[in-house]
Amino acid sequence: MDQKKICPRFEKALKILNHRWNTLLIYQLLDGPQRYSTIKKQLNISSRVLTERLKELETEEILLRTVIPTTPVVIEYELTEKGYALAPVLKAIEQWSSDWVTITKD
Amino acid sequence: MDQKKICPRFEKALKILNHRWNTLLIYQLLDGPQRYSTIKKQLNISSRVLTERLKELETEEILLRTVIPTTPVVIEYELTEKGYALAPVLKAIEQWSSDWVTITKD
DNA sequence: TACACTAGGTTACGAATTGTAAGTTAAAGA
DNA sequence: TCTTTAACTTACAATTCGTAACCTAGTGTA
Repeated sequence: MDQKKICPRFEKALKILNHRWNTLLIYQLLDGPQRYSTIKKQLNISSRVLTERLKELETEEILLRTVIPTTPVVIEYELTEKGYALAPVLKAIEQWSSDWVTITKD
Repeated sequence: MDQKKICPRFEKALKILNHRWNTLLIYQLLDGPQRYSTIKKQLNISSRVLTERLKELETEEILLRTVIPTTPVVIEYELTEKGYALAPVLKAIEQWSSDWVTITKD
């Protein structure tokens, strides 16, 4: 009848983090600022989706986009303080995966 | 050229956790065993997807499905030890969301 | 005997999201 | 003028998701 409601901020966090690629993208950027093309190669993600996700995370102020006016132009993406604050979440997932996840070949 | 490869176990963890609904589902079950219909109401998820995700998490041994032979039959889902081990991940997300997430109305 | 009720699903199908591959843009070097 | 490069866009096909209707036992009711 009366459903215990989930905190909207927690829900929003999950919405961001569970959006395909986002967590991996943040994980990748924990190593420091990186260029569009570097991220693309590392994650093996399509440019269409990568651009979309980078914009989403920029809007959420999890990362910052910097234009470096070389030629051709280079764009660097880096985590904001809010973004780096996600490190403990990623650490917890890493811990869990090393404790419990097994890889099965099929 | 040579991309620093991401640990396959970590990748698998992300694959499971980032699959839409899964994290919320696990969060919900941290409160203890729950029936199919209860989960459905709480999360406001469609039965098609709920069934699919419960099967996935059961396959991953994150949760356990128990048939209670009443009439009509009742099914209870509960986290396994592997499932409960995800609590720190959820706690970390909760912490981050309370520290950093703001809700914007649009 | 027939009918309805209930929990936990399945099924069909349209809508939304994702991946793929090709094209765009602007500056500079050949 | 033509080519190259980084960082995107665009068009479109393949997946995945949400919605609503339907299915299946095992009762209880008429």
